[in-house]
Amino acid sequence: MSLDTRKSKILESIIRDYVETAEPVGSRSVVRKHNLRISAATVRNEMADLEEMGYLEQPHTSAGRIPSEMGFRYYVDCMMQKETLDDSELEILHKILNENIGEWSDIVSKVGSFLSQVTNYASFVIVPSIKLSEFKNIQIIPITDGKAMLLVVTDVGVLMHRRIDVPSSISSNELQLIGKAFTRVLSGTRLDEMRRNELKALREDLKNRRKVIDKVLEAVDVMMQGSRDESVVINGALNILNEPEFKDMDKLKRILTILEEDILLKQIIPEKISEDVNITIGKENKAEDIQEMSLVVAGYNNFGEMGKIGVIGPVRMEYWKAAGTVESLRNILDQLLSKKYF
Amino acid sequence: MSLDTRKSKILESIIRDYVETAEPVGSRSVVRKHNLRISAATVRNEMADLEEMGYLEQPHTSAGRIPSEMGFRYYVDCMMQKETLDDSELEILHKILNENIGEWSDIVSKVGSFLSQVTNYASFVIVPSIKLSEFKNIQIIPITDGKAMLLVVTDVGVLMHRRIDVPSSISSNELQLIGKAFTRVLSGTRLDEMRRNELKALREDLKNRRKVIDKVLEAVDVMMQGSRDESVVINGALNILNEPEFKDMDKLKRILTILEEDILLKQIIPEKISEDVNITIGKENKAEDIQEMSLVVAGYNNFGEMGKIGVIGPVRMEYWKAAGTVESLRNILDQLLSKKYF
DNA sequence: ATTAGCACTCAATCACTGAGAGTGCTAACA
DNA sequence: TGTTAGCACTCTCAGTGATTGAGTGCTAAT
Repeated sequence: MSLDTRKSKILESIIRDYVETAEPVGSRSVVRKHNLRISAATVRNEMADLEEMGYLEQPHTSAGRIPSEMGFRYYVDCMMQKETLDDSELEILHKILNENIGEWSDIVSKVGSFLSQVTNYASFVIVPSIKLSEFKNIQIIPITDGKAMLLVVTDVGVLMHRRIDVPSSISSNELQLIGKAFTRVLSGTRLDEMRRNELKALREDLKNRRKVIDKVLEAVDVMMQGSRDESVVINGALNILNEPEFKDMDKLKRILTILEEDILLKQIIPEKISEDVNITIGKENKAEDIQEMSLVVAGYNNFGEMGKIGVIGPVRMEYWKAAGTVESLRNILDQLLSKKYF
Repeated sequence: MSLDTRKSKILESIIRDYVETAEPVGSRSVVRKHNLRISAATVRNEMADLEEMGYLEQPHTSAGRIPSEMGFRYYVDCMMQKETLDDSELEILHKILNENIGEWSDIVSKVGSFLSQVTNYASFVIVPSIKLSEFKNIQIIPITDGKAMLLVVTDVGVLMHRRIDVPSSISSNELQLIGKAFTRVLSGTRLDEMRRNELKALREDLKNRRKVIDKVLEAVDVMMQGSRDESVVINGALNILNEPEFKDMDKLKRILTILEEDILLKQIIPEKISEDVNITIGKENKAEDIQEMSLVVAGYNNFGEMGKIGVIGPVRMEYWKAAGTVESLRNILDQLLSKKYF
C-alpha cells in the first residue's frame, strides 16, 4: 500500500521527530518544525488516517502520535535514503584502519568499535568459523622439559596454538622432524577433513614416536572444537543506557545480558539474510527477548563463508544512519578481505 | 577504639540485616531477628551511642540506622570472620579447573568467572605484564608469498605472534635460518633488555637479510608495546544491576563504563596492596568514580610479579563472603602457578 | 541498668486539583 | 470538496494536602 506525498511527508516528519525526542509528536509540532504549508487541523486529519491505516499509534487520547512498527517498516521500505559516512567520519575510519595493521581480529574489533561509535548503538561482527580453511604448517616448539607448544598455521593465516606434553627424552630436533612430517602429510588438507586423511601414513612414517603424535592429534582435536564456532565481537553495548525506553531495570538487564554473552547474541541474529542490508524491526524479530529492539545486519564475504556485521538498537532507531553505516562498513570488510591482504 | 560485646553484637546484626535488605534497620527488628534478650528500647540507646561514635548513621530522624563506612571498617577489622568456600562450591571449582587445561589465560578467566558467580559481584583478575620473561625461541613461518608469521615463545611459555612482510624471493629455509639466528642470539635475554643486546652481531651474522631482520625487529617492538601492560579480565560486571543502590541511571552508567573498560578498571585498583586480603570501603578508595563502591583485592605471585584478583561491589557488601572467596582463589592461583604447570 | 510507654518526626502513599498538550468534531470558508 | 479555525473534551503530569506507619528519643517506673 502506497501513501500520497503529503501523508508520506507527515509520516516522515513524525518518524524523525520521534526518533530524536522519544516523545509522541503532536500535529502542531509537525507543522512547525518542518514548516509545511498546511494547518495543524489538516495534519490532524491525515494523522487520523495514518493511524487507521496502522502506520501510527497513540499512547493515549490526549497525546501525540508515535510511529508504529508498521510505520517504521513502511519508512524503511519505501522512503528511506541511506545516509553514508560523511567526510570527517571517513577520515577517522581510514586513520583507524591504517593505524596498526595487525591480525584480522584487530581489524574486526576496530571496525566494530567504529560502527558503535558512529551510530551510538551496540554493534556486532560475526566472524565465521574457520573450519573450512586448510592446514599450512605445523610446528612443535619445545618450551621446557616435557612441555612443548604446538602451532598450526592455516592458509588464511589463522594461527592456533596449544601447549602439549611431550616425553622429556625427546630432542628439539626430533620435535621439529615430527612437525615437518605432519606438515608434509596434512598440508593442503581441509581442517574438517583432517581425521579421515592419511593419518595412517603419518603413523607409519613416525612409528617410533606414536606418543607425540597422539598428543598432537589430541591437541588438534581440541583446537578444532574451539574454532568450530563462529566468533562474535560486540561493541558499545552500554549505548542502550542512553535510550529512555530502557530505563526499566528488568528490561535493561535482559538486553544487556544478551549483549554481553556472545552465545546469546548469536542466537538472536537471523540466520538467513539477503545480499542487501537487512532490517528487522521489533516484533519482526523471531527471538522473543529482543522484540523491543531492531536489528540492522549485512553479510560480508569472509573467505567464501558469510560473516555478518550490524547494529542492534531500540525500535526508535535512526535507520537511515544505521543502514548507511553498516552498508559502508560491510563494503570495507569485503574490500579488505578480497585484497587477500591476510 | 573497641566496643563492648553488646554493642558489637548490635552492630553486627545491623550490618547483616542491612547488607541483606538494603533498608535501614530499626531497633525492633534487631531484637526480633537476632533474638537478643534485651528490649528494643535498650537497643535504641545502644544505637544512639553507636551513631555518636560514628559507626551508624540515620538517613532521617524517623528511619532506622544503617552502618556508616566507618562501621563497616570496624566490622571488617575487628569482627569479621572470613567465610570460605563451602563443599559444593569447592566441588564446582575443581570441576571447572579440571575441565580443559588450556592456556593460562583460560584458567584466569575461569577463576574470574567463578569468583563473580560465587560472590555475585563483579570480579577482576590482573595478570602482570610479561616484560620480564625471557626469549626462548623465535620462528618465522611462511604463509603466502611475501607474508610470514613471526612467533615468539618466552620461557614462561607465553606466545606472541604477528604477521610480517618478507621479500617474496626469500625461501622457507632461509626464513628458518633467520629465526634460528635470532633464537641463538636472543635466547635467554630478558625481553625488555633485548634492544641493547647484541643485535649488531645478529646483523653481521645475516647481513644479506637485513630487510627481514628489520621487519622482525619492528614486529617484536610492536609486540613489546602490546604486552607491556598488564592485562585485565573482568567478569560479572552486570551483577551491579541487581544492587538497588545503582538504580540511578547516571551512577549505573559511570560504574558500568569503568567495569567495561580494562584501562579504567586498572586505574581504580590500588597499586600497593599487602600480603593479606585488602579491603577498601567507599571513600577510602582514591579513585573518585568508585567512592560508592568497595574493593576486595588480594595479590598472587605470577612468576615473581604481583598479579591481583578481587571483586568490586557496593559498600553494602558481603565482606565476609567476598574476602573468604577472594583469599581462597588467590591461594589456588598461587598454587597452580607454583606448580610450574605452565 | 533496663524497660514500658508515649509523644514526636518524617518518608511514603494516596486522592485531588489545575495546567497544559493534544485531539476530534463541527461549522465556516475558498 | 478540501482546508481551516474554533472549541469542547480527554488524559497526563506536577504539585498539594491528608493520612499512615515505622521508628525514634525521652521520661518515669522497675
